[in-house]
Amino acid sequence: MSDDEHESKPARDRSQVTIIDIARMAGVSKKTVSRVINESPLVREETRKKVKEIIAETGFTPNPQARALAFRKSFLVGLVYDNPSPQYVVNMQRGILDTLGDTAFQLVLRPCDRGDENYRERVRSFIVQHKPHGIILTPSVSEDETLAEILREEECDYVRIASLELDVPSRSIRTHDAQGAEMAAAHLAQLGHKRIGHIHGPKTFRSAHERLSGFRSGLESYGLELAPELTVEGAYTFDSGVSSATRLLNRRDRPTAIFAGNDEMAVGVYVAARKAGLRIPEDLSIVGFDDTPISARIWPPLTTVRSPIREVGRAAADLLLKRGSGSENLEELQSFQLELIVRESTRSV
Amino acid sequence: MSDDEHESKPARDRSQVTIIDIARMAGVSKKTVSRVINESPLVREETRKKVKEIIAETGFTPNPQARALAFRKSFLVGLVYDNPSPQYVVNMQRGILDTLGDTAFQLVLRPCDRGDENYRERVRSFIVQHKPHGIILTPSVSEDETLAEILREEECDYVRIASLELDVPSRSIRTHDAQGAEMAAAHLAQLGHKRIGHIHGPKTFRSAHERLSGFRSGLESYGLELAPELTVEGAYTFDSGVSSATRLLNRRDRPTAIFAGNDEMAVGVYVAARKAGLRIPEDLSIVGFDDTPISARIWPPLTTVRSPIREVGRAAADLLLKRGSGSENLEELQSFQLELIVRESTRSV
DNA sequence: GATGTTATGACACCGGTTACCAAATCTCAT
DNA sequence: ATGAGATTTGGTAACCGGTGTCATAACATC
Repeated sequence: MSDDEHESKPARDRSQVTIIDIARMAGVSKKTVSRVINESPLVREETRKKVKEIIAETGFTPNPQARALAFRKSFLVGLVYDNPSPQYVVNMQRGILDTLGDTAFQLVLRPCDRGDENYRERVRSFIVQHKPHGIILTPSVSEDETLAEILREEECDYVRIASLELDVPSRSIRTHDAQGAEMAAAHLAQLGHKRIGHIHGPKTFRSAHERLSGFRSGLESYGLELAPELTVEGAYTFDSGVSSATRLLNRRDRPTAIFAGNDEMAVGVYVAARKAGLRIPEDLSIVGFDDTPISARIWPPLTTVRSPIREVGRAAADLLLKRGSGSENLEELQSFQLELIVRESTRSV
Repeated sequence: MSDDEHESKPARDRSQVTIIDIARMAGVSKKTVSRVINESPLVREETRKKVKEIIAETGFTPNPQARALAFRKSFLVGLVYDNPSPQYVVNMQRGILDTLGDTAFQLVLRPCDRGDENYRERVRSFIVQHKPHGIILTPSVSEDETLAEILREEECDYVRIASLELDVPSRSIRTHDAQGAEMAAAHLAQLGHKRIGHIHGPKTFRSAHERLSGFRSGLESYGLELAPELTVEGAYTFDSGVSSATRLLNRRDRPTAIFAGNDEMAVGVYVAARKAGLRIPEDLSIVGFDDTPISARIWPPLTTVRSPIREVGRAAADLLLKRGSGSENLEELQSFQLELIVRESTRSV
C-alpha cells in the first residue's frame, strides 16, 4: 500500500544539482563546497577557484530552503508599511528589489492597515515563524518605538526609514524632509509672496512636523513669518486638502500661496481654488510635496518637492544586506537630499 | 578553537516548539502530528482533536523552511506584473494579501520592466530556485503564451488574470473589459453624443482590443458607428493621451465626446482640451477606464470604468490555494463585472 | 623533528516529510 | 468465539540540501 499522503507528490524528476554533486565533481567534500559558497576565508585559493568553476559550469545555486533551515534564518526581507500612497509604496518596492535583484533574497510585503491595532503582533508572528533576514520600515511605522522594541526583542535585523534620526546609524535611513520644505519656502519667498498658507499633515506623523518646521525656518531666513492663522492641519488626504484650503481661501486676508504637506492635499487645494473662482497660478500659487504622478498630469502642473524614494529603498536594502559583512562606509548611503521640481502652479505676485 | 563560520550564529535560545514536542505532549508519534497538520484523513477523530488542542495551546506553527525543504516546494506565491499603474499594482497586492492573510504563504514580487526581454528567464530561474507554490500573472504578462509555456514546463502552478479566457478555467480569472467599454458607450449614447472618438491602447495589449471592440459593439447597439477616423491608437500613457487627443480635437468635425482606453490617457485628453480652449464637459465629454485615484481628484472629476482589482487579486490567490483540495465551485470566483462610475466629465450635448 | 597554522573531511543536525512495515484496534461475517 | 479484513497508529530509517562542530591531515616554520 502506498500509505497516506493523498495529494502532493514531489517532483522527483528534473533532479536538482546539489552540493554533493558539486563536491563529487570537484573532488572535495560537501563541507568545502559549503565554505566556498559562504565565502569562508579558510579555503585554499586553488580549491576555491576549482569549486567556483564547477559551480559556474553547472549553474548550481544552493537551495534556499535548505540553507534557511540550517541557518535558522530565511532569505526573506519584510517590508512593513502603512503609507497610503500607491506611488510611494511601489517606488519603495522597486528600490528594494533593485538591490535584492537576483540574489536569493525575496521581498515580502507586510502592509498594515491603519487602525489595526494588532499589527505589531502580526509582525512579531511573521518574524517568529519566518525568521526573515531583516525588515524594512517605512516612515510612520518606522516611528513606532514599540514596534522597534519588538524587533530587537526577537533579534530581528531592521532598517528604519524616516525624516529624522531615530536609531543607531546602521539601522536608519534619513530623508531630509525639513530641507525640502525649506526649498519650497525659499521658492515662494523669491517669487515675492508674503501671505503664505500651509496645510500640514497629521501631528502624529513625524514627516508632517519636519515639513512644517522646515517650511517655517525657510520663510524665516527670508524675513517672513508663517502666520499661525494660515497654518492648518490636514490628514494627508485629498478631501482634507479640499476642506483645509477652502477654509484658508475663505478668509478676507487669504494667502497668495499655499504649501501643502503632500501632493494629495495640494490637489485638493486645486479643487478648492477652482470652487472659489481663483485661477492657478495667477491668483494662487501652490506647492506640493512628494512628486506623485498626478502632479505632472494635473493642470497646471504642480510645483512640488521630490523625494528620491526608489533610491531610498535601494539604500535600505543595501544596509540590510551589507550589515556585518565588513561594515564599510555606510554613512554615505544613509542620507538623502530632496529636490524642488518647479512646474507651473507657482508664479510671482 | 571554534573553527570556521565567522559571522552568523544561529539563535539557539528562544527554543522553538517542534513537532516532536507536540508529539510527546499528545502522546503520539511525530508522524501522527504530521498527519494532523496536513489534514490527512487517516487519523481518528479523537486523536486529531487532541493533537489540535495541544497545537493550539502551545501556539505551535510548523517551521515553513523545514516543510518547504521536505515538500520540495516553498510557501511563496509570486506576483509577476508589468503594469505601470501603481494603483493597479497596489490593489492587486492587497487583494492577494487579503487571501494569503496569516497563512504560511508569502507574497513575493517579480515585477518586469518593459523592454527587459530577459524577464522570462528570470521568472524561470525564480521558479527553479525557489519552487514557489504558484504564480499570479496580471494582464499583459498574462497574455504571454511563451511565459505560460515555461511555467507549465517547470511544473509551476499559475493563475492568469486577463480580460478574456486564455487558459483552462482553473487557471484563469476574467475581467470583462469589453463589457465595461460597452457601458461607457451606452452612457455616451444615452447622453445624445453622435460623434464620439476613442483612443485605444497599444494593439499588443489584449485589454486594448477588448475595450475597443466592446466600445464599438456598445455604440452599435444604439445605432451608432465608431468612425475609423475618430479611432486612434495611444500608448496607455499620459503623453500619448495628450497627443492623440490633440489630433482628434484639431479636426474640423471634432468629436463631442472621447472615450480613452485608460485614465492615464483620459487625463491627457483633459490637457489637450484645455489647450484647445474647450471646456469639460460643456464642449467635450470624457470617459476613462480603470478608476485610478487621479480620476476623482482631477477637475472636473472623471467618469470612468472601475475594475474590482482588489477582489480579483483575492480570487486569484484563492484559486491558487484551493487548487487540488477538493476542487469546488470555482466557477463563481472566476469572473468579474465592471462598473461605470459616472462623475462630472460627461454631459448631454 | 617538534610546533603551529591552515585546509579539509566525517558526522551529527536543522525540522519537518515519505516509505515501508508491523502492530494494534475495530468491524463484521462465519 | 474465531478469524479475516479494514482502519489507525507508530517505529525505524532515509531523506530534503544544506550548515556547525570538531578532529585530523597537510603544509609551513624554526
